Amino acid sequence: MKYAQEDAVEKATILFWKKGFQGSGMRDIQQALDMRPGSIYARFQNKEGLFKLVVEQYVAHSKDKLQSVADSDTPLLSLREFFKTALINPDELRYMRQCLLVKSITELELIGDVGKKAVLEGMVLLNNCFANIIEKAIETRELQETTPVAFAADWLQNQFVGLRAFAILQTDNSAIEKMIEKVLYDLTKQWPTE
Amino acid sequence: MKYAQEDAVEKATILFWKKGFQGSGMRDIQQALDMRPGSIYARFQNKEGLFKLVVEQYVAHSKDKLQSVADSDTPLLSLREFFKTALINPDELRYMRQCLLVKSITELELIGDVGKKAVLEGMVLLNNCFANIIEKAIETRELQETTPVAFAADWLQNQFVGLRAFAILQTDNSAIEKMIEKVLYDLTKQWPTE
DNA sequence: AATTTACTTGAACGATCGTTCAGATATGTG
DNA sequence: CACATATCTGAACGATCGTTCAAGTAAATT
Repeated sequence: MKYAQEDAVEKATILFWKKGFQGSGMRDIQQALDMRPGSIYARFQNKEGLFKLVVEQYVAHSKDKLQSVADSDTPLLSLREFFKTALINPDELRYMRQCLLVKSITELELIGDVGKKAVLEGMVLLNNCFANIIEKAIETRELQETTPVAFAADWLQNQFVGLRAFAILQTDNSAIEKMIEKVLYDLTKQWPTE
Repeated sequence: MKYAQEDAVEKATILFWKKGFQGSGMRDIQQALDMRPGSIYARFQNKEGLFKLVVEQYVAHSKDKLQSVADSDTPLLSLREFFKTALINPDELRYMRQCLLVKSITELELIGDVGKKAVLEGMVLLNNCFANIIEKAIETRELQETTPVAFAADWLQNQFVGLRAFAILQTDNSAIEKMIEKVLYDLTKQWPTE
């Protein structure tokens, strides 16, 4: 039963990821989850309640992945691999290149307060994960000690957002790889002084 | 009459920019343009036809602005100002921080082929504008001669996308300014070798 | 002034939207 | 086996969606 719930949320994630909140109709959801409307509403309250769970699971999952990057012996090398697997994937999984959170931000005004809150809190949480990675990379001397942690975390999250928008339009994987290299390059070099 | 058309498209732009293609209902559009459904359909064919004109006008407008950056004596300084005015604006114009094209990309699958084409062609066209700016900045010696033009254009467009997603969440303008400085810094410095 | 042409109007269409709820079915308990 | 409880079902609701079109109004032409 608890498994069925997580499984349902996972299926809903694919749908919302592909079509967005507004673009995913209840009938799409019913089909994707193989559940009838009554069951969905009994379990998830409403469409937004389901969306909230989707976002939370997505964030938790992303957090785990970023955490294991931070826990690596060479966080910066792991970060490169993380970028690659997130941004380069077969065509039928292309929708995953877009970040679900960023996609949701573009339709934030159309989502209710509950979903909105989940999205924004998710962004903050993942920002912390990026900060952890940078701190860890300073410890391992992969990054300079002078790297401004909080700012670099914002910057890194930013780069990820830009990269994902870039990757979704790209057919050429090597262009994406080059872009990843530039990000890591700029991360390791000197930062502008205030 | 021709003026009225451009004026109508401009009003539609604000709506689509705020609410997206899917999120803007025909009744919202009717209200924004102060036109009845029949007139709208007579003039623009359908919702997607209007959207296409909106995108084309948006791209043309953006192109002009980027062109005048390239035509400046100091393109890189102008670019900084361009970023600032695009990303920092009063709260009631916050919706403008998001790029209309990028916002449209996130709902590309829900827009018809006509609108889709306009969006993708717009991205390519603006990419060329970024390339022009970089070429011009090399001429003025603001950028190193070794700067890889096409790649830097992709990268710059990317940065712009990331910055806009960042700016829309940000309340602190100085954080945005710092991020702009980092972009310009990374642009002028050495690029990673292949 | 009469007639043609160009444009606007707004009620109405069928489709789809998110949501509800009375009844059917399955599961747990004594 | 009888009964209580939890879960699921699917027809149906009112609202809203994009769109159409016969009728009305304004402008241009003769």
